[in-house]
Amino acid sequence: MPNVIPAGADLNDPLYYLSNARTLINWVRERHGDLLTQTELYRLDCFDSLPEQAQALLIRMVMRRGELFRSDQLQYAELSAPLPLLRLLADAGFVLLDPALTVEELASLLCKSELWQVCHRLNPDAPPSKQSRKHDLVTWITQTDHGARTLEDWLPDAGFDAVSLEVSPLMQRLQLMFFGNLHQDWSAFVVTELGHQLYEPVPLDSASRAFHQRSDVDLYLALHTLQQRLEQGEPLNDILTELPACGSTPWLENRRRKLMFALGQAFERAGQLSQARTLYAQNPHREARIRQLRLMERMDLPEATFEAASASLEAIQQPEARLRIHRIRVRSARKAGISIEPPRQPVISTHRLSLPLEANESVEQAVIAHLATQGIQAFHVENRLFTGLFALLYWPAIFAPVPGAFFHPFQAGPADLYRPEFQASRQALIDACTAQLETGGYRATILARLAQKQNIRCHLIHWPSLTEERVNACLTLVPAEHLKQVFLHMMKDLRYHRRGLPDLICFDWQARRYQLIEVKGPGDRLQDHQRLWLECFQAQGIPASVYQIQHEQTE
DNA sequence: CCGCGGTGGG
DNA sequence: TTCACACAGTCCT
DNA sequence: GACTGTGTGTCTCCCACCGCGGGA
Ligand SMILES: [Mn+2]
Ligand SMILES: [Mn+2]
Repeated sequence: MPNVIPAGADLNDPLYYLSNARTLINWVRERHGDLLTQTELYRLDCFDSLPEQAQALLIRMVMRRGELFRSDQLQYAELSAPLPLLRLLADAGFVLLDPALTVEELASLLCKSELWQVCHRLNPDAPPSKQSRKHDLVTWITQTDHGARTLEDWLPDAGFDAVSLEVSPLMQRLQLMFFGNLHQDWSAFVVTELGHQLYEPVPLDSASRAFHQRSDVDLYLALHTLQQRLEQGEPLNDILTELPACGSTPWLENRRRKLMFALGQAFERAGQLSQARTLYAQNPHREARIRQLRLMERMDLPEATFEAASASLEAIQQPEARLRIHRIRVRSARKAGISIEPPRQPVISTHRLSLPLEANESVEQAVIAHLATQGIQAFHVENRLFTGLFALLYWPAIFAPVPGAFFHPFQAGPADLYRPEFQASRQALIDACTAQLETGGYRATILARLAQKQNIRCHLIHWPSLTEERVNACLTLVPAEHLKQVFLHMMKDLRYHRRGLPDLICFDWQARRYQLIEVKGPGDRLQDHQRLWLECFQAQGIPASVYQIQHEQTE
């Protein structure tokens, strides 16, 4: 399997960013060429045939925030004057010179004093105060004259030109096809080249790619725009009518369901409960099932809610969701006068403790200080220690070149890390790592990887929390059998079981024992996933308990 | 005048 | 800028 | 007791710079 990881451009090259952009574009053309239209391929060819300096300026704009720029802020030491380059780009249709601007767009381009000049031109006799806030100037202009005009119209003597980028959709599509997401961007190249981010090298063959059908890319992009429109507060019914149909792969369909769920919640907040219910009803996503039951509980007869909750319990395996549905079932049964078997709820071992709580110090720190007086070493680690140890032990499985899991050089984990098939796709590797907990090899493995893999990005590792001291302490005082039980439980559902681990891990070096403590201050209570972990610990004989802290009565 | 949040850049 | 956690306010029994 | 919404840190690099807005 040829390793075709592209080298980031040499940063001594003044056009290093253009070189990186070409790497990305060519990568997508080679692997995803069949997912691009003839028009898109033609535009990329046009880009190639532009003079190098014009290409570079375009990439500078693509990498910057927004789609509107002023020519005086496009001056780069490594490039010639922007205007002639911009004209080349405009001739090729990549940018638009002097575009029509809304008032908001105008304001994003101008600084406050320039914006005041615009006001002054509109009404020289009664301009607003120069002390007005920028946003007030915007509203002032809107009230006086709202209409999109070009910068030439708004402020002819501005002293610079406005330019808009006309290739964002294509560039966003390329970015998505390369990274498989839209939160990583071009800066990944330079940040990696600088050594600020490290990534595990995973062999990629030329068939590795994030998408396999153009319609999948389209769906991802459509969902993303709808998501943004939802966040911006657009009318919910507009978004509802544009919801795309079912996705072709489970992970895309899951993204669609998450958006449907978010839209349903927005309807709920807006008081449009029937719209919300319709959305939830079509949505098999766990969260949606629960919200639907909650709405039924509020709106329907308790008998109906009881039946629906009972049916959901048959279908849903995820323990946290089951816990919430179970409570709904119990409540509606009581309301409907249905008698059901009382739930078995294990009692969680709880200790009450009075401590002097300082205002500027967390309650967890107070407990750590208290334990220190008893010669016990405690760390506030929450999820970060066990998930980190898990990742160190199972590293070869996590970063195994499973087909489809890795498709670009900047991944902090496989694409399917939180998907149900993760375990099955790597079973042999996982078993080999687990076996080390039985043969005893795990200690050396984990310590070696802690050193070897230091600072390599991994979704399950928070490096600052994973100090050698803590790892050593864990490997010394936590029995292998306990680690195994914890890891097997995490493996069942990495997405949900990486949350809810107790606040503190405590090491008693005299007694050579350890324990886990979930700290609860006054007015804080166990969350469902925290309770589930504590139940798991108790069932496995792992020492874990809740410390309920009260303010110490002074005198 | 200065703190800040946002942005650009390697 | 998401995500996990804590915390505060509300309703209900 | 349970549900809900909100606040907080944040550890997706890290430094320099700029404009805004407010109060030293
Ligand atoms: Mn905590
Ligand atoms: Mn806690």
